[in-house]
Amino acid sequence: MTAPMDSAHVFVVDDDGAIREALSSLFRSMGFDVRSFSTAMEFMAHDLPDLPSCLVLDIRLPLISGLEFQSQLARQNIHIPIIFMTGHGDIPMSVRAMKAGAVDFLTKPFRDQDMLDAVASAISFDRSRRLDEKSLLSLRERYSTLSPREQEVMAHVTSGLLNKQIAGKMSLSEITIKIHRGHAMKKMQARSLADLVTMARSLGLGHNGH
Amino acid sequence: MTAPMDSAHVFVVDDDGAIREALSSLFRSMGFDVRSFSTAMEFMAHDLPDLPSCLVLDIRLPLISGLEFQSQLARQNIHIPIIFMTGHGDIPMSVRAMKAGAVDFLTKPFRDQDMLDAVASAISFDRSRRLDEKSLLSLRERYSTLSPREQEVMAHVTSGLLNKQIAGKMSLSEITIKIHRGHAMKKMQARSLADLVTMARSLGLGHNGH
DNA sequence: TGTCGGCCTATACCTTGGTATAGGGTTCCC
DNA sequence: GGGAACCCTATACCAAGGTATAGGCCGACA
Repeated sequence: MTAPMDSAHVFVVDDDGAIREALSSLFRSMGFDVRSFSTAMEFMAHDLPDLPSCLVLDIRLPLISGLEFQSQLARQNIHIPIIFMTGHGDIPMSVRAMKAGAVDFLTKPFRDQDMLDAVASAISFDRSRRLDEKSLLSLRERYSTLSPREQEVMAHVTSGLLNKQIAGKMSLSEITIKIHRGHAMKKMQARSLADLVTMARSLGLGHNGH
Repeated sequence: MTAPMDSAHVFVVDDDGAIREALSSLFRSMGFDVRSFSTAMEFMAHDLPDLPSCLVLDIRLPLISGLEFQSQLARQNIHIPIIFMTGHGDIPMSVRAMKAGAVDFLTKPFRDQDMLDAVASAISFDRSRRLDEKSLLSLRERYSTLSPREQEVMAHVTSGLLNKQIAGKMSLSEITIKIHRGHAMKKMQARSLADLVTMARSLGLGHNGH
């Protein structure tokens, strides 16, 4: 529909130079920044930008299969969304790829528009994943500045205990809890208890179930 | 690995009687409750039990394709997990099915173990989806008993505003807010503000972003 | 008509939360 | 030894939350 509003990268890995050329010019014409490689190794040697991006990958690669490469990236916690292409793939291959989180799996020859749709969807997915990850990271950053006691108090506070109950549980005086609690609020930059509770949930603290 | 601990249903839809027979006995031998049908219509005429279940579906069915049936179920908000089987499928078919949320897509002939693995995973997925849905439903149930004012106050409270700020926003007195707030807590069965905040987030109320 | 529920307000009283100020202690490190 | 960070406590004071009691207004419904 609309052109990408900010810079986004598309990485192409295919051992066929003609395909690399064709895809590069297709993507560039849509305003994407493109880098292409003939092997997975070359791609890995390249630094990934801190921008929405995706990987367009031939399933049959030199030395390593696309599927193996996909799980290798997963093991290294590299979350770039992947679009597979294949000339001679089969159904189990495509199913395995999709189960492992691939965005799409296109058979050659494919229509340019199908590829562009897949890339647009992958980029948009990556954009929101990056936003989520960034905010979670900053949350963890702040949380890590809490002293052990402050973390402990924060967990109890956000699970709904009163200061005096926390004091009982930790065998401390209530005033001490108030101090830790205040510090936790400041360090987490929470402007209300509701805020702190939401942060705790995002961090995976506390309980579940109503 | 382990047998299903509580009763779970597997629905088989295939126009080939021999396959229905074979799958039925396979699933029954694993302790599942099985119902089989030769058409999608027959399956739809059957009441779905309030139990973990899944649907094993041939992609080629009389009158309607498995893929169409899948999207028909989605449109009707029927969320039973689907495992597709096919004798003559192709990759685009499998990709479309997986994108639409299918659990697996097996090509005939398949190994019994592959089918059993898929069913086990589908049942386990459905079990946890049902738990989530049940608790969300009970939450919505309670929320719907709140008067409009109470809902409004709950939204403001769980977004972190003070009673006096809410009073200002709603042009009411602070004591009125306290009353509504207390009612909201009681009706939602929240035992703490932290609880109420968590409920509000599950209900999709309030803001986002730290 | 009466009654019920939702809605709004007020007074009064108590609990809880939050912070400033001022101590005390420890350990670790320069 | 001095400083820094963490930890614990206390007094005092004020702000905010919570509830009981009591009352008035309105619209729906039997």
